[in-house]
Amino acid sequence: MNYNFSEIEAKWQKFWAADQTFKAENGSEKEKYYVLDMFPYPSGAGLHVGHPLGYIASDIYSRYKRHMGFNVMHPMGYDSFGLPAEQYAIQTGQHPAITTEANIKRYREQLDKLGFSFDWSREVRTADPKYYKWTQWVFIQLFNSWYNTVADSAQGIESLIAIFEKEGNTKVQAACDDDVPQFSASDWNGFSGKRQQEILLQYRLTYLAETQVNWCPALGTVLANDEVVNGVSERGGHPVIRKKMTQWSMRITAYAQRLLDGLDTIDWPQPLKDSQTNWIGRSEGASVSFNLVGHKEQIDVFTTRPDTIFGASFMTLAPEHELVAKITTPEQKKDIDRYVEATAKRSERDRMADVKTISGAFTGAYAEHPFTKQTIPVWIGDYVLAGYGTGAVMSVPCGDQRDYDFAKHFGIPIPNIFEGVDISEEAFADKENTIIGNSDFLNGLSYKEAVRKAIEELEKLGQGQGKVNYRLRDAVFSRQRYWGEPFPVYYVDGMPQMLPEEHLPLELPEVEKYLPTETGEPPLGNAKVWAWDSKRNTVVDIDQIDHKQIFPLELNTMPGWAGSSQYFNRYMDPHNQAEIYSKEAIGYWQDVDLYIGGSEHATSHLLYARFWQKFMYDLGWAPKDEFAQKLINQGMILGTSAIVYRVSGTNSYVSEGLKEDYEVEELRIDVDMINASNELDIEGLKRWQPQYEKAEFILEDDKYIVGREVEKMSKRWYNVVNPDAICEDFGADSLRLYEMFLGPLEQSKPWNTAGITGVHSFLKKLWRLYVNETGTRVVDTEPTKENLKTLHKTIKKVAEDIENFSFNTSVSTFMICVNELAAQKCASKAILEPLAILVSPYAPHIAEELWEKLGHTGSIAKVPFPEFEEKYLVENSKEYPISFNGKMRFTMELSLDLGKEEIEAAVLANEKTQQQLQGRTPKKVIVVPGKIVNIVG
RNA sequence: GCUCGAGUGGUGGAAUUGGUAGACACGUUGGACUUAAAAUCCAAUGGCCAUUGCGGCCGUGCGGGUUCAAGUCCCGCCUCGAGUACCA
Repeated sequence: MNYNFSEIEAKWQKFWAADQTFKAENGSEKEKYYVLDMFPYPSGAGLHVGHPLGYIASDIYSRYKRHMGFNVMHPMGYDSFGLPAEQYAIQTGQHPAITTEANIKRYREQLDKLGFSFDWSREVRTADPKYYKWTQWVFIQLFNSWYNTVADSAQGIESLIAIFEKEGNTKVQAACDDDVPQFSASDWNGFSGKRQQEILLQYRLTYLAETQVNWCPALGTVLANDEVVNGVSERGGHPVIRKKMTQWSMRITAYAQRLLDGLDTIDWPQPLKDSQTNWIGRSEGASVSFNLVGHKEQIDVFTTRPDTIFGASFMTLAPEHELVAKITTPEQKKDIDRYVEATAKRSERDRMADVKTISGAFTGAYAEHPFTKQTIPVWIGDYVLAGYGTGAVMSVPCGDQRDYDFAKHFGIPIPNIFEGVDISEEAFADKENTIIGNSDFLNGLSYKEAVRKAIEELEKLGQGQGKVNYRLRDAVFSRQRYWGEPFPVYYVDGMPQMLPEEHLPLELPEVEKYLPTETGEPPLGNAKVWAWDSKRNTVVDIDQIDHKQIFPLELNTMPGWAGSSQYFNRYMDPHNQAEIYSKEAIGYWQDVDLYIGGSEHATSHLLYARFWQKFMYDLGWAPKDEFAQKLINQGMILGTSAIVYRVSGTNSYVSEGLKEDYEVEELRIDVDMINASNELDIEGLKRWQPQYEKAEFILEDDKYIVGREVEKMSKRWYNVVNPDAICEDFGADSLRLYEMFLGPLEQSKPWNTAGITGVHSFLKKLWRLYVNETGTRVVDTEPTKENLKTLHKTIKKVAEDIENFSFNTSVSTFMICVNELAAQKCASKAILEPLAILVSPYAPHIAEELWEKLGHTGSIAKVPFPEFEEKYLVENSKEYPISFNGKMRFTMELSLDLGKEEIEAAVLANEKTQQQLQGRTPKKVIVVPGKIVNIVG
C-alpha cells in the first residue's frame, strides 16, 4: 500500500469536521490554553504559501498543547471590513458584502485543505452586524468614560458630572483637551445643556474635535499616523496633505504611560517593544512659558533641556501655530503670510525630502526671557512641527544643531553657555560632559543638577514646571468610507448623541454608489434611509429629518483597526447577543497565551488593541490589562522572481549570462515558466502575454537563462506560489512540514518549491515504517535498546523544540529518527505508536491514518504526548573527546562512575595518549566531568 | 542620523549556550535497479595538499584580546537587513 496523501487528507479533514474534534468548551477541568492567530483580511487573490506560515506554527503548538492535556482554544475569523472590497465596489457597483463573502468562501476552502485544528464554531467576522454590534458598544463605553489621572484609570462620565456639579473642574485631574476652561460648580450648573455637553466632550475618551488630519485626496479619506509612510498613504502610495477636519478621535494618549509600562510585563519580541516605545516617544523635560512683549498671551514650549535656558536667543513657532497671525507685526505680515502659504502648499513628503534647506520668517514680535528679562525675537520655521509638543520651541543654538543652523542662516546671535566648549563650527549636544556657564544661578552645574535647578526656579516664577511629553498623538477614528462600522451616533443641535445600547447594531445602510457625494460628504451621505427617529428608536428616511424627533446620523465610519481591537475577547463567547461576552467566559479564558502574527502591526493593531484592553480592564470587563502574554512575529516567506532582459528599444531578450554586453531592461515574468536550472520555457512565455508573442531570444548554450531575485511574494511580481498546487502534488502534510523546515519561524526566508521533495520523501519513509505491500507491518515484539534510544532521543528533542518554537530543527529530528528506525528494521508497536503521536502536530493527517492502522479508533489529537525517559539515553559509559593543547584528537569510552582523578589516570594510561605524548610528561590535565578531557603538553 | 537584528559550504540552515563546526535537507557528481524514464536505494560532496596509505594544513565578515579550548565571551572596525526619523 502506497502513501496516498490526497485520499488520507480528505478522509481525516472530513472526520475532524464531523467529529468536532477541535471544539473548545468554555469551562473545563483542564487548564486553559488560548492560541491566537492574527485573523486575515480576505483579499481577492486568495492565499499564497506565505500566508499559512504563522497558522501552521500556531497549529503545531495548539495540537501539542492538546496532547499535553490542555483545553486549547484555537479560533479563526476574518477582518472583513476593508478598502479593497470597497474599491472593487466603486469600480463595478457590486456590494462589498458580496465580494467579501465570496473571498471568505475561497479562504475557508484553502484553509481547510491545510488541516488546521481551528475551532470554527467560534468564527467571527468584523463586518457581520452581530459582531460589529459590539464594536459599536465599545465605542459607546469610551464615549461615556473619562480618564482620571489620579486613580490612573478610566471612569464613567457620570462620576465627572457629579464632581462638576459639586465643585466645578478646578481640582479635576484628567486626561483631556488642553484648552478646557476653568469653572466652578455654580458656573457649571448655570451652563446651558449644550455648553455642558461641549465641555464633557473635551473629557470623553472618544471625542469629536477639529484636528489637523492626514488627508489623502486620492483615497478621499483621512489616515491615522501609522497609515502614512514617508508622506504617502501606506495603501496605494498616494500623497497625503495636512487638513483641518472635525473628526472622532480616541484619547489613547491618556494611556501613554500605561502602554509603556505594560511592555515590561509581556513576553513580546524586543524589536516590537522597541518600536512601540519609540512610537509612544516619552521624553522628560519642562514646559516653559515665555511672556510676549505687548501681548497678554504667552508662548508655551516644551524642552528636554531646561538647563540650557540661558542660551535661548530666539523662539521658533511652527508655521501653523495659532499665535502666528496674532503676534505678527504689520511690517512683517507680508513675509509671514508668504512663508505660511508656501509651507501649507508643500506636502509632508516634500517637507521631509529636503530637511537640509533652512527656511523661516521673522514675526516682528519679541518674547521676554523668564530670567534675564531680555527680549528675544520670535520666528516661525517649518523645522518646528505643529504636531509635537506645543508646536513652539525655545531655540538654543549653542546646544541644538537645528537651532544652530537656523541661527547661522538668519544671523541670529549664538551665545555660548558651556564651559570650555568650542561652538564655532557646530552645536554642542552632549549631555554627559557638560558644565553650564554664563548662566547666572546655573553656573558650574552639571546637566542633571542644572535641569533640576532650572525647573525649581521656573516654578518659583510660575513660568514653568517639570513635564513628561509623549510623541504619541490621539488616534483619529473617522474614515470617509462606506465599508466600515457605522458610528452609533446621531446629532442633535450639532452635538453627538449615542444610540441606546439596546438598539444596536446600527446596520450599514444601502447606498447607490460608494463614492463621496457631490457636496463632498462621505459615501454614507448617499444613503436614503439614514436618519434616527429618537422616539421610535429606528432608522428612517432622511427626508423625515425634523431636528425635533428625527435627526441626522453620523456619515463617517470606523477605521480598520476598530474591529480588530476586541476580537480576541469576542472569540471567548462569540454568539452572545446579550453581552460582548459573559464574565464567566472571560473569567475562564482570561487572555491570549500565545499570539502569532506579522510585525507590520507593531504600531497599529497591536497598540490600539492594548489600549482597548486596558480600557476594558478599567471598566471591569477584562481581568487582565494586557490581552496577550506572549507574541511571536513570524517572518515572511519570500518569492523568487524570474527576470528576463529586454534589449532596450527592441523586442529581443538576452539570456542572463550575456546581459552585460547589452543595454537592457529587467522585466518580471511568471515563475511557473522556469525550470529548476533557471531555464526559460520560451514557448510558454510567448503564449503568456501578447507582448512576448513575437519576441526573439539571444541564447547561451542553446538555452535562455533567467535572472532570479528574492523579494516579497506578490501578484505584481508574478512570483506567487499557490498552496493549492503544492497540496495537490505533495499533500498538506508535506507543505506543513516544509514551511517549518525552511528555517526559523521569526526569520524571513525564500520559498523554493524544489526542496519540498526532501520532506515528502520523509513522509513516504515514515509510511513504510508502518505499512508494507500487504498492510501493516507493525508487530508486538519488544523494542531493542537501540530502538528505545532512538525514540527517546526524538521525544526529548521534539518536545524541547516545540516549547522553544524551533519547529525547523524538529523536522530534522524526525528525519534522523525515521532513518535510524529503518536501519534498525524496527517494527515494534511500542516504538511506532509514540512516534505517530510525536509527528501528529506537524503532519496530522498521516498521523491519524497510522494511528488507525495501529488499531485505534478516535482521533490521535486527543492522546497524551509520550513521556521522555532519561534512562534510555544514558548508559554507564560515555565517549569522551580527548584533546591535546585544545585540538581534538580522538574519543575514548569511559565509565560515568569514574571521578576526576580516575578519568585522568585512565586517559594518561591510554595507548593513543602515550603515542601523542611521546614520553613527555604533560603540564596539566583538564577534566570536565561528563564533557571533555584536555591534555596540555 | 538614531534604535534593533544578522553575517557559518553552491543553497536553506544546524551546533546541547565556551567543548570534535557544517546536523538535516536541497543541489551537484558517480553508482545500483530499469530497454528507457519516473520512482527507489547506495556512495561522495567546506577549501587546499597528500591520496600505495588510513594523514596534514587552512577555515564561521575583518583586526585584536581572554581561555587548555571561541561560530559562541570582551574590545575596535566592515557589510547587509528591519524599524524610525527635523520629536525640541
